[in-house]
Amino acid sequence: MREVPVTERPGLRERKKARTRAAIREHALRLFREQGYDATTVDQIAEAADVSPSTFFRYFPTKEDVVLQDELDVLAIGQFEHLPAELSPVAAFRAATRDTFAALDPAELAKLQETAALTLTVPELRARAMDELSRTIGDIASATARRSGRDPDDFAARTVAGAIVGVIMAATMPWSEWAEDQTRPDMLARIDAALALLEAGLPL
Amino acid sequence: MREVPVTERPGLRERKKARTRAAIREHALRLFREQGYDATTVDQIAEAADVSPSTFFRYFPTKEDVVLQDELDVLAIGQFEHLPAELSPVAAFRAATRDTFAALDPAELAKLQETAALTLTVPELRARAMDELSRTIGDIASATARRSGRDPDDFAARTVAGAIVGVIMAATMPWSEWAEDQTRPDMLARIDAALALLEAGLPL
DNA sequence: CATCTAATTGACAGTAACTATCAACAGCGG
DNA sequence: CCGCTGTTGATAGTTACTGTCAATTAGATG
Repeated sequence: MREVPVTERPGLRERKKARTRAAIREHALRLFREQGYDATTVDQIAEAADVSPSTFFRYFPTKEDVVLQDELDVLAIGQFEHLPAELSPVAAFRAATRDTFAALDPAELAKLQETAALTLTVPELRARAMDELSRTIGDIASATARRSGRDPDDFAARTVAGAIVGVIMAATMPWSEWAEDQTRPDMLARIDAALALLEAGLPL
Repeated sequence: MREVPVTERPGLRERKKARTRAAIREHALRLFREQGYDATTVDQIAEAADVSPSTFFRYFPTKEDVVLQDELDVLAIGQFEHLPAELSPVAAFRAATRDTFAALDPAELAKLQETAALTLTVPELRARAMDELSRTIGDIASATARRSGRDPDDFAARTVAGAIVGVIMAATMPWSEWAEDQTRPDMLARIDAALALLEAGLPL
């Protein structure tokens, strides 16, 4: 039987795994930056990180997953749930988003911007990311339902969640003229503006 | 110099191409139904349709594209644009959706349901379909802007479009209990209900 | 009808993302 | 020090997709 003291620091094995994982990810992102996503092969990443190609796939199920490990929505939803129930869902989510962004340190923000740019640019990544939105809708819906004491599968709650995700999509995704500078830090500003419009009942 | 009479019926070449395309698509859908999407290889489809694998890729850029050629949104947006500008965007889109579904003949509806079920079930397809939603948001946004005499890139119009697509996503995508019967014909009913909620200002 | 041209096709060879398997190895507990 | 278990790398496959090239064929022209 293995005793697990609460404060025990992870053993050598765990630390090594974490380092390997970080190394793969960093080399991958560097190569993507230098050569582009498509032009970079998994073998190249593996060699750069000094592991075998098989090991790469042990750490990341697909090449896409090296880029896509965003936990931002999880954080935001966590905030969201703890805001007073008096706030409307949209208002609360807006505040939660702001708080979550504010809590990021510059290093995380920079890495986030890099992966976000990749995600919006490379079709495969964009598709995968969009797909995860359906999971996000479910999470926001549950949280909304919980906040207002409803059934977790409540249709109205799901609809609100869908609208929130939808307006964020619309505000975030590149369109016509500004296809270049999606990485601008005012991404948060656009999200906030979109949520404000939704909160105001989508005036036209 | 080649003269192209307006009313010329497509030559033998064009007809043959159309038939080949249809054959590939039908055999593919049949095989997907019988064996599942992943278990069916492009080679199998090509053999069933009696063409070479290379020809398959000449007609469909990827295996995914055999399933994903939905023009429903285009039709709905067409309807949408011609509805009186007095209707709010959401109300108009709701009506346009109903009209579009009503105009479908049973055969089209059946094929639509089959591809929809596949799309919601197979991760790759779902991801690709979701990605196309960003295009759809843009289209709805332009149409909305045109209806209300605004700039095609108007932010408020984009936000409305995002909300519409978002609530349709929320209403359409499978969640918890009913992961099985997404194909039920009441998909339209759920979409309509979601748009109704959005129209009413997302009451909770 | 004969012929020329351009589109369509199939065969072939190649790349890259995965998957499965298995033997070697390294940390960890006794 | 020893055995157990988790981690690794090598190897060999499968499959989606790409490029090229020669053979065929529809369709226009004389």
